[in-house]
Amino acid sequence: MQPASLLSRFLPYQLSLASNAVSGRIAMEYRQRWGLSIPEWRVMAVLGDAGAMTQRDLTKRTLMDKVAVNRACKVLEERELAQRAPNEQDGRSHLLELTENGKAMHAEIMPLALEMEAKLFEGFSHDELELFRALLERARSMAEEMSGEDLSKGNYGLK
Amino acid sequence: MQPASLLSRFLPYQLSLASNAVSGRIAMEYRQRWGLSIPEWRVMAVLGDAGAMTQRDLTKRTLMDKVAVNRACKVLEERELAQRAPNEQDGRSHLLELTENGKAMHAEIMPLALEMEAKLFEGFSHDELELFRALLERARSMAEEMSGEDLSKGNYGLK
DNA sequence: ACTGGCTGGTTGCATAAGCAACTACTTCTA
DNA sequence: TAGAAGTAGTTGCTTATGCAACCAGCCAGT
Repeated sequence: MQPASLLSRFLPYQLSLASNAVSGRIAMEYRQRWGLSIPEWRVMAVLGDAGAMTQRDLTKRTLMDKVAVNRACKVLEERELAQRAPNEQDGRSHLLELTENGKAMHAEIMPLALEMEAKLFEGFSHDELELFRALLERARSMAEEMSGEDLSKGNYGLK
Repeated sequence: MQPASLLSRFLPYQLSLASNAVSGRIAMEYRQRWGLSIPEWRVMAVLGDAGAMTQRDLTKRTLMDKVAVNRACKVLEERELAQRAPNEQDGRSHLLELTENGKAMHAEIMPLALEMEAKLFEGFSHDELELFRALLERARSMAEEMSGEDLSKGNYGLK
C-alpha cells in the first residue's frame, strides 16, 4: 500500500508531491469560490498589492511565462476584474489595474490565502518555517545555477 | 527586478517555484542523457528497486495516475528497457520487469539521481534535511486531509 | 455455472502550458 | 533622422496530462 521504496525517500520526489498537493488544494479553493486559476490569482495578488503595472512588470513579479501572464490578464479583463489603461511612456504596452470589482475580490482573496497558508503549516515554529524557506530557496538556486537557465517553466534545456 | 511583494513570501508559491526548478533540472538531465521523462524514470526506479510488478502496483508505488504509468510502461517496452510477462494470478494484467538493457540503465541512473540530490541539498545538515522532509510530509497530508481527496494530479475537485 | 458488480488496463478527448513566430512600437547608432 | 536592432504583447502550434468511457477478466451471491 505505502511506497516503501528508495523513490519515496528521494527528496525531489517528496518535494514534487508536496507541491502538487498544496497547489492542487489551493487551486481547488480559488476555482470553486471565485473561478480563478492560479495564474489569474497570482496576477490579481500582485496588482492588488503593488498597483497598476504592465504585463512585463507582471512577468517579472510573478516569474511566470509572459504568455501565461497575457492569458491571465485577458481573462481578468473579460471578467471586468482588471482593466487596461494606455501607457504614456510606451505605446506597445498598457497599464493594468484592478477595477472596483477586482479590488473587492482581492480584499476577499488575500485573507483566505494567508489563512490557508497558516493552516497548511500550522504546528511548526517560526524558526522551522524560516528554515523551510531557506531550504526551498537554496534548492531553487542550486537547480537554476547548475544550468544557468530558468528551468521553472518546462524548458528542459532542449531549445 | 526582484519580486519584493507579498506573493514572494507566500509559502505555497515558494514551494511551487522550488519544485518546478528542481523537477525541471532533473528532467533535463534524464532527458539529455537517456531520453527519459520523469514518469518513465520513476517507473524504472521502482522496477529496478523492487523487481517485477503490475501496473497497478506501480501506480501505488509511484503515486502517479494509472494513465501516466501505462504510457511510461509502453514507452519503456518499446525501447526494450522493460518487458511484460503474463501474470498467472490475474489474466487482466502483466508483470513488468526490466530487461538486461533496462537493468544496465538503472545501474547508471540511480547513482546520478543520488548525486543530484546531494548536490541540490548540500550544505544542510542531516537534521535540517529530516526537518525538511517532515515539513513536506506535513504540508502534503494537511493539503490532502483538508479535502479528503487526492489533489496531486490536477483534479481540482471539479468532477 | 450465471449474472452483476468490480477492477486492471487502454484509448480518446479536453485542457493547460510552453515555445516559436509575428506585429507594432521603441531605442540605439551612424 | 533613417535604418537596424531590440522589446512588449499576441497568436498558433505542439506537447503533456488528467479524466471519462470503455473492454476484458475477476469474483460474489445465488
